[in-house]
Amino acid sequence: MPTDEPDDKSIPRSAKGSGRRLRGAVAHYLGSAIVSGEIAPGEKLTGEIANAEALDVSRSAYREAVQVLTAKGLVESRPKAGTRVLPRSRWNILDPQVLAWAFSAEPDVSFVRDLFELRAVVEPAAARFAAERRDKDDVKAMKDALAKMRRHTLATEAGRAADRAFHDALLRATHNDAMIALSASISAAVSWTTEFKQRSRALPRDPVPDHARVFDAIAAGDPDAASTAMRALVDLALDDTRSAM
Amino acid sequence: MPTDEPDDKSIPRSAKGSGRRLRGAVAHYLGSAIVSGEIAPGEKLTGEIANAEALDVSRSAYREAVQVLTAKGLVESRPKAGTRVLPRSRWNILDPQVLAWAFSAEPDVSFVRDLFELRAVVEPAAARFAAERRDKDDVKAMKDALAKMRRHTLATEAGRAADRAFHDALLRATHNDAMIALSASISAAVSWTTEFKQRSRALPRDPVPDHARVFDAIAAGDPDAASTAMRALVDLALDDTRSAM
DNA sequence: CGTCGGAATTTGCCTGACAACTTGCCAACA
DNA sequence: TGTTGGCAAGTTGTCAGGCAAATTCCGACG
Repeated sequence: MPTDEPDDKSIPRSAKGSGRRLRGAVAHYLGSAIVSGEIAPGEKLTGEIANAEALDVSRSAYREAVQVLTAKGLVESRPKAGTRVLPRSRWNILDPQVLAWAFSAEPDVSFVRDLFELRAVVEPAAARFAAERRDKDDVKAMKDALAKMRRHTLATEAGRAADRAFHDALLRATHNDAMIALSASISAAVSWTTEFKQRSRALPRDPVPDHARVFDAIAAGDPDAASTAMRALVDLALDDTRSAM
Repeated sequence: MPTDEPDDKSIPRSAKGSGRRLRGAVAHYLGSAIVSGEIAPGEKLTGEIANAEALDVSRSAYREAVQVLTAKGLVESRPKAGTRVLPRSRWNILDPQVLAWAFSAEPDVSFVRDLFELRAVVEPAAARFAAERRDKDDVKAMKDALAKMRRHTLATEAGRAADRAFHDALLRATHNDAMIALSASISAAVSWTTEFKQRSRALPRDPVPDHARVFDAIAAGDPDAASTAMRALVDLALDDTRSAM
């Protein structure tokens, strides 16, 4: 029998042109398999040489991919013991890439709930800080994003990008690096769920008025109003998402 | 001249016995250099072959270390362009390891402020959720941690461990994975700052009563009381830290 | 002056081999 | 029989060198 056959596993080489380098494709493959539960915590995945060969990549590329997973707390590897999937509690689920893997398949309902709860806590507080600290550039960035949201709808990628830009500008207006980093992750996750919402039904509500209220409060420098307006916005988004799942 | 000389850079091989593997030492070395600002964003670090040789490690080990930094958003590398340090806004500063690197040297004051602000937002909300959702095991874990806090003081490592265990149990009682992951990072960072506090002056206040109030409210299932008690606790901790820096 | 194409440089990937570290078995001993 | 010590095997960790791919930079040409 010949030594070069299509094997039975999968060929990440097909996703090579996807911008990601080869190790990125392998990391995506393994990472998705782990966060989707296909490889359960505690399980030991196949040895490097065998797995690398099965995926048709060199051991170095495979190892570099595993390093990425290790850096994100998904796996841990020790000599002779192999590399094992760590318990969920040790995963960096706020890592943007891990979130992306989680949402590359149908995401877990309870996890989406957790995410929105956290968002409902952080974003109103962020709006409050933004109302206190925003400067001229911040206001301009938010105004521009809002204008773009008016022109497009959430059904288009441009509209979702404008939505992201609005929240991004808002977070940046807090001038708090920790909050910026956190909500960057959350917003990314939220934008995935927005896609799901659009997929399942027509746009349930025009999001522009809600955002406009938040913007007005922040521009006016009214922390309380900004906080409550944002709270309302997140609650509505949560309702929409919940009814769509 | 001989080919084997002590060179001028540094030898991470000294930290090899530190439990971390060799690439871990290299990652720590580079990561600390970046978050401390020693290598500024936008700067391009030395080529792989040269840098690996300067650190006296193989290119594979060096590359795996760089993959870790890439996974945490600290650097980005492209062929011919080299690997450049990304702007702070793209770092995963909530990543536990990145936080550890940030606190391995004297941490930036404004960054500590940001962290405490986020904590002041998240932890009271977490206490509220905990009061609503805690089960018997959660209460027991918190009670045990509180008892350990009474026996030791924050000046000892055992006391700080008990403090961490208390906050950990509280977060776990929220039954919200996203919040657990987030506050796990924050708590770790807070515990670093606690060490600083202890270093600079005698323990300024007995933390047990504050924690006991939070515990009572959660055990009693009173969300509002839990939230305000936790809010008071964080505010006091912030005062202490601020006066110590 | 703008555009196109080539060449140099740097990372990306591959191969093969050896070292280090655990884990678990197995035997010797109390 | 239980325990303890060491031995062996297996898996990851590190090393060395080479080639391929990609992208930037610069020079040539329209």
